[in-house]
Amino acid sequence: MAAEITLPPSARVTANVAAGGKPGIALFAGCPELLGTPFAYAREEEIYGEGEEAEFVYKVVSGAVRTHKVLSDGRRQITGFHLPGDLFGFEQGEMHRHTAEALSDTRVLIFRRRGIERAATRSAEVACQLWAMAASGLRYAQDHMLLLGRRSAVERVATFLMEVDERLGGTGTFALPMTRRDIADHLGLTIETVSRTFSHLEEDGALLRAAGRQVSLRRARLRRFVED
Amino acid sequence: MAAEITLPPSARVTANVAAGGKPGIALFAGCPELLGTPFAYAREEEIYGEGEEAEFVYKVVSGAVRTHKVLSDGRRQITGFHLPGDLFGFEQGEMHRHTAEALSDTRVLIFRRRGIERAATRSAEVACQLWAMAASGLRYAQDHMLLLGRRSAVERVATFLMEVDERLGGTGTFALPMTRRDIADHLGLTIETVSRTFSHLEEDGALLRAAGRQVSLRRARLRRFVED
DNA sequence: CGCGACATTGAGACCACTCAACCCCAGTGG
DNA sequence: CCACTGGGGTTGAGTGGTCTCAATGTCGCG
Repeated sequence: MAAEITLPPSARVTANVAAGGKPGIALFAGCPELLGTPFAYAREEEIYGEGEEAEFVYKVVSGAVRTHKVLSDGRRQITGFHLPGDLFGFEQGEMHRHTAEALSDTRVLIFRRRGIERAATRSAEVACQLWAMAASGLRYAQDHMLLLGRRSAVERVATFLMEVDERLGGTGTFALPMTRRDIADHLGLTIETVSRTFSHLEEDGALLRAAGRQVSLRRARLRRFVED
Repeated sequence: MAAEITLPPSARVTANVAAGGKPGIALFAGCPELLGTPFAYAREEEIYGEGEEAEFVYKVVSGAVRTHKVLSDGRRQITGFHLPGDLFGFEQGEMHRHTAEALSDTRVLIFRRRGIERAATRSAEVACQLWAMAASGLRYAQDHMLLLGRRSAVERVATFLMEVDERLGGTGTFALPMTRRDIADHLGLTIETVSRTFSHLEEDGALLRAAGRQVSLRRARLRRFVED
């Protein structure tokens, strides 16, 4: 579709979903009435912006997404990274409260928020699923508040690495899907501090760095930097 | 009841609620099956602790409550202050993920979590209310992440004062219900920095301090410290 | 009056930030 | 083939905002 290239992303989505392009994947297991439309975004492409109408909800199929808030002078806080299987973009209220962008080429499933909300008012089971999702987001945000408010740079980076490892399969070896700037803006640090902290952790034998954001964690050593 | 003085708080609650002491106030308007039992806590009394079984949910009637997380070395992050009308202590899962304490003598209504959850599985309306509550908590937590990760000390304190003012009625004049330590542990600062920042804001004519944590905000001036 | 909890203020230290240089690599064009 | 460019990452030197430590002030209460 040539139109997809010239239209802004949200218009492309609207057109595509309205055309009924290949829907068929359910939002929740055992909930066949909520079907998603496959869609794709390029690296660094905006998926939706803060303040826009929250028409759709997204589920990551492959790739990765970040959601963030910005202050008027450009300071940025990344509120979350979304990996395959994760849902994002769900708001209560008509507007998105943050911006979402693809970290790399990313495939998603798109759902109409209206449809989900309508289903929730009719089905207690759907509503409970939504509640569970919001609650788990809340848990994450509160843990992150402790990290941002009270942990040192090493603790933040070490905690972050262990979290990403776990979400990526827990093998201890993986490629970070985001840049240093993204990490810094998630952890409330600067790129330079993140970079220095990586070096420090490597000197201490807590990790190994290889080409292209590849890292291998020595988890036993890393854990020593994470008070809890 | 003499027993209330010697038993630990949670045991007192269990005994009292089991005895059916004066239930009768509903959790949500138009939801008569979820009734709450009135209960009271003294200043600085623990309401529940991190890791305890989440048996009850609480609604503040008067007074104020803080919920927090702690690291093993004592660093503390207050995740929220709960004022009259606010609900707190609601978890998904069997355990409380933070500790709750009364800031001052506080009256609450207590609800059984099981009862609410059972109602949610049966009523989409109840489940949607729970979803809405979790979503609003999430919104707050994400705004606070931006504050903790990216704002300066003055911005944090100014933002906090405007928020408390609003929640306390928006008159611009009120008594802070919490100590400097509580404020510091909510804003990711130290008591000294909070105190100095109050002084700085007063010098700049953004507020007036009076006896006993009383403050009057000059909101127009305060706002200048809050980038957004 | 004296005590303890809370709050303020000062002096100096330190962690993370700012500014700047440099490296590496991939892409592009001559 | 090489030169050039730009984005991402690392490293160094110096600054500064917040923290630490310590002294002092204030207020409520026994």
